[in-house]
Amino acid sequence: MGRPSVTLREVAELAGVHPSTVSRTLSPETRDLVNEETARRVDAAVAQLDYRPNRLARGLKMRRSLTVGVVLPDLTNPFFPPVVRGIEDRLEAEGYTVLLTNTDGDAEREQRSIGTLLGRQVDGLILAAATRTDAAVKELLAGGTPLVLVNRRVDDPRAVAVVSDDRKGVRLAVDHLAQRGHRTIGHVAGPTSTSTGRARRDSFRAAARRHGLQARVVVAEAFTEAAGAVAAAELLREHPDVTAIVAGNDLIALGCLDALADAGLRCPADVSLVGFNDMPFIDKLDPPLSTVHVSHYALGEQAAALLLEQLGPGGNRRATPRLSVVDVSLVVRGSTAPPRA
Amino acid sequence: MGRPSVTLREVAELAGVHPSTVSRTLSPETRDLVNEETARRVDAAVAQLDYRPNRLARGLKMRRSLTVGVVLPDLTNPFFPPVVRGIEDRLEAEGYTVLLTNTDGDAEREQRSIGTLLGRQVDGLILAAATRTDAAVKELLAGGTPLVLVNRRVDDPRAVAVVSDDRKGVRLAVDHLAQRGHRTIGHVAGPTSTSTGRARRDSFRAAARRHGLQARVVVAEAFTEAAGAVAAAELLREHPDVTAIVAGNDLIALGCLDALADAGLRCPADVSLVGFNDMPFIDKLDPPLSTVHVSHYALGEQAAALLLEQLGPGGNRRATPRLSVVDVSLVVRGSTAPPRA
DNA sequence: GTGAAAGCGCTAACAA
DNA sequence: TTGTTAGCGCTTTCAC
Repeated sequence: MGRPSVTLREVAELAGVHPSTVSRTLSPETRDLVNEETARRVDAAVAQLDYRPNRLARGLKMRRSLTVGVVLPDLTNPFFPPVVRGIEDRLEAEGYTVLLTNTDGDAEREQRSIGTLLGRQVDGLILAAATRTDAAVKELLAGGTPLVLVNRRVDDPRAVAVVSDDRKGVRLAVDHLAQRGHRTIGHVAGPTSTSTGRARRDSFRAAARRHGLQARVVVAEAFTEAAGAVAAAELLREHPDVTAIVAGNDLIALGCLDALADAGLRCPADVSLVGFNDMPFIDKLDPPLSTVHVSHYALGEQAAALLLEQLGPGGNRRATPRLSVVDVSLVVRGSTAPPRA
Repeated sequence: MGRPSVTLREVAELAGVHPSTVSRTLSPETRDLVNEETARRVDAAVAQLDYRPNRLARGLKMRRSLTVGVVLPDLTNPFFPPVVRGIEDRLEAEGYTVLLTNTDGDAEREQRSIGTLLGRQVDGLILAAATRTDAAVKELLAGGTPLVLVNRRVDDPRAVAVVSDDRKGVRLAVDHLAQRGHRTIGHVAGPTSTSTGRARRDSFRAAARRHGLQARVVVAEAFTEAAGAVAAAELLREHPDVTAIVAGNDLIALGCLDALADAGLRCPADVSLVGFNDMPFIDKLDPPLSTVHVSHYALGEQAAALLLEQLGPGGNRRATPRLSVVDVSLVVRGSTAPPRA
C-alpha cells in the first residue's frame, strides 16, 4: 500500500508497453483487444508494483465517478442503517461506492448536501427523506439527475420512489384492533407534509370507517419520540375514550408509551398500541411493541436497484417503474390486547 | 442543477477573463490576488451559470480528494451510527466527505474495502473494527496512509487510536456489583483478539481480585447477541453460583438475557447484569439495562479530529497523540440488584 | 493583476 | 495488436 502512488505509466514502463495498452488490459471490456502474452506481462507488472488505478482520473475522463450520494435526515435514527446497508450492498456489487450525508431534516442542509454531492460528480442520488413538495427534488428532476426516493415519495409523479405499503400496514393494524374488540381508536399521525404521514392517516380513517369505529386523529410535529409524546398527550386529553392507538411510526409509538405512563395508563391493559416499521430492538421493549413490519433492507436494496437501472448502459430512464411498493405485514406482540371492560 | 455540467472555461468566457483567473477567484487562498472588480464579475458569472466546481478534477490536480474512508463491520450494529455521525459532522465542517463501507467482520472484505477506498484516493482512513494484530493496519502504517482507529486499538503502538476507557468502565461495574453485595460474579467477555475484549476481561479479573470476589470468565465468539447467549449459557451451566454478570458489551448482554430466560432465571431477581456501551434504546429494555455509558458520538468526533491533524497543512503526523481515551461512566438502571438471599 | 502553458492519471479515437 | 494524440476540468508555476 505504498503512498506515492503508482501510475499507469510506471506499469507500462515496467511491462515495456504503451500506457494505453495497460489501460486496455485492465478494462474487462477491452482486455481481449490485447495479445494474451502482453496482457500477462502487464498483469505481472501490476502485481509487482501493487498498482491501483486512480478512480479520480478515471472518473474525470469517463464522466462517471461510480459513486452514488445518499442523503438522509439522521443516520442515528434506527430506521436508516438497514436501508443504507441495503443500498450499499446492492451498489457495491456493481462497483459503486456510497457518499453519505445527514440533513437533520433541515431543508437548507439538504440543499447544501445535494450541491456537495453533485460537485463530487455522483452518478446518481438516493434521497431518504423528501417532503411531498420537496423543492430540491424538483430541481434534480428538471436537471435530469438520476434519482430515487426511498421511504417517502413526492407528489410529483415523475420521481422514481420505493416505499412501503403504508395504506395496507395501517389497515392491518386497524383490522387487528377492531377484531380485538376496540370501538374507539386513536391515531398519532406523522407530519402530513410527508407521504407516509398522510397516507397512513388517510388509511386509518378509511379503515376505521369500514369497521364502523370512532376514529380520533392528532398529528405529531415530527416522527420522533418527543413529538409523539406531545401529540399523544393531547390525544389522551381530548379523547379519553380511546382504548387503542395506532402510531405513525415506532418512534412516535415510543412517545405514546411515555404519554401513557405520564397519564397513569398501562399498555396494553388500559390502552393498546401499534407502531409502524418494526425497527431493530423494538421487540425488546416493555411491552414488546406490536407493529407493522417493513423490510428496511429491502427498501434500500430496491432503491439501489432502481437507481442502477437509470445508470445502466442505455441509461434507460423511461423503462423504469416510477413507484415500487414493498409489502408489509402486521406483527402482533405484547402491546395490543382487548379493551378494558 | 443543470446536468451537462458547467465548466470553469464557460464561466471564464462569460466573465470575459481567463480560466485561471476564475480559479484564483474561487479559491479563498488566492482570491485576494485578483482585482476586486474582476472578482465580482466572476462571481456574477458563477451565480448566473450555477457553476459547481468539479471535485474530481480538482482532486486529480491537487492530489487531495477531500474525502475520507470509514470502514466498519456493520452499520446496522447500533453502536456505529452515532460514531459515524460524530465523524461526519466533524469532517464535514472541514469540507471532507465520507465514503462508507461495511466488512461484516470479514478480513478479506476489509482488505478489499481498503483497496477500493485507496483507489478512490481517500486522504485518510478511519477503521472502526481492527483486530489487535490487524494485517491491513500494518500495511497502511507502512505505506504512511493517514489513519485513525476508533473503538478498538491494535498492538502496534504507531497506530493512532481513540477508544473508550475499557478498564475503568468494567471497574465501575464490578465496584457497583461488589457494593450491592455480590460475591461471585461472571464475565462474558468479547473475543480477546480485540483490544476491547481483552482489556475488559483483564480489568474484570483485576477488579474482582481487589474486592476479593470469585471471578468466573467465559469468552464469547463475537460481540453479538447470539454469541453472547451461547457463552452465557455455558457460564450458567459451569458456574451456577454466579449472582451477577458483566457482559463484554450490550449486545452480549442481550444474549445473556436470553440465556437467563432459557435457564428459567430472572433478571435482576436471580442474576444481575451489566452491559457496556449504553447503546441507543438499551434503556427501554425489560429490564432497563445497567451499563457503562460511552459517548459514541464523541468517539467518532475525536477520531475525525485526530485524522484531521494528520491531514492538516503541515501534515504534522508526529505531533498527534497516539492514543486518545474517552471517559466513561456507569449508569445504573433496573438490571442490577442485591443477590438473592 | 492577468494570461499562457503545462500537467494531474486516465481513456478513446485514430493511425499504423 | 499496439502506439500516438488529444483531452476530461482543474490548478499552478511562470511570464508579461
